[in-house]
Amino acid sequence: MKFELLHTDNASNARAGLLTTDHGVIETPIFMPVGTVGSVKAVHQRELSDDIKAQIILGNTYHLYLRPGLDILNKAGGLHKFIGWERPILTDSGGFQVFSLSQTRKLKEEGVTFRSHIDGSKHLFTPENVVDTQRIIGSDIMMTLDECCPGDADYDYARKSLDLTLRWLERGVRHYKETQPLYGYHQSYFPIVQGCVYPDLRRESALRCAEMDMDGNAIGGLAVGEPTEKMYEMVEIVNEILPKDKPRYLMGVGTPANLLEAIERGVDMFDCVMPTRNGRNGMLFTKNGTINIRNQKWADCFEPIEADGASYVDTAYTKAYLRHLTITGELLGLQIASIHNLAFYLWLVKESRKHILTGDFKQWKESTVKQVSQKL
RNA sequence: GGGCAGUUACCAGAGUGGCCAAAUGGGGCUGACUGUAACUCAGCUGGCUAUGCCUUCGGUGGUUCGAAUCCAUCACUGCCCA
Repeated sequence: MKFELLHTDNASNARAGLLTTDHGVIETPIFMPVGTVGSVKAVHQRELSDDIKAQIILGNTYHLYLRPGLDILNKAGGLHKFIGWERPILTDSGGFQVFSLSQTRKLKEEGVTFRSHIDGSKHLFTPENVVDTQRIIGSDIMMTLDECCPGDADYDYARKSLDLTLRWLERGVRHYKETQPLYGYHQSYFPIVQGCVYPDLRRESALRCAEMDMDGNAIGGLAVGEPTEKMYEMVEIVNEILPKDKPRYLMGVGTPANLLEAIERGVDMFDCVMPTRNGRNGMLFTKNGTINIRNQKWADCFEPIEADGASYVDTAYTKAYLRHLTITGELLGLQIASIHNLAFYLWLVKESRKHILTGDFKQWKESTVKQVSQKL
């Protein structure tokens, strides 16, 4: 993997770069659609590549491990082949499930035991076997196993949580170095910075991650209950330490405004379920703000979804029609909303990149944050 | 013409003397959603000068301290028999 920094903004820490993987080049800053179980929900791979112009998507180790399972993924020759996606894939390690499935898991030094949400069976994830699993999945970017610490954790908890995550990181890196890819292309391995909302923990964590000297670094444990300002503050602190010549990935974030604020603070990569999940639930993100398409006021609005939108669905269909589809529960509504939102997110990062390269990112960002944060 | 059953909020439908402005479901409206157990979840859905008051359960009249609930009568609906 190669990361080439093309330009850093004068007035901020925003960067434009090129991330080269064996499955293709990624222009940063980038947004990565989330395809947890090998599918970006309600969107075809072809729409993803041709219409949305996604350059990389996510998969999830925990979910893919449960279904279809490692045997199938291995026989398929990896996730790319299995799902028919030739561009890069990043997989999360299951660290987020340590957080989101907290009712059904047990943390131990060795790793984390999950009870499957599907059949209740017990499964142990360790820093090592999560690498093995991601080798089988064949993701271009693999993530280390971490504990995604809740945003409202007290210092003691955050301290212990970080210590465990750091010990897991060392084990994971060691195992990463001891193992080889299975399908003939390079796989990177990203450490994840934790430390909750505590600056000293974040700094320590960032330092340790940087020392691992991996291809890139991730910032995790944010947008998990802490105030937004805290999140920005943590990103700022962490990015002072994380190497500039390597991509920085802010995990699970976020709203359009979150993306712009984080880009300004030097983040290169994002993923978030928001455009797809909220889209399925009737929320549209547009350049002029968010829309709840279920609202009565759109019932007879025969204007395009977004006249100057980034995807063909924006002008192919009206708000009134999309509302109708959403309210009647038609599957096409989920598809249109997902395509629209993802195309908007990709537009947002592409536009950010453009303004970083032309040097007026800061002022463009200020006005755009306001615009996109409105409620229509 | 005769018999039986029924008429409750936007719809369906429970409630058969006070705990009833009235269960539940649907529909409608509004909100939430941040490394996806999520086409999910939550709230509201008679009116108001709103920790209380007012008007409702086909119409009218009555019994009762008190009626959606009991009685009488009228209207309408469905089913069955002629």
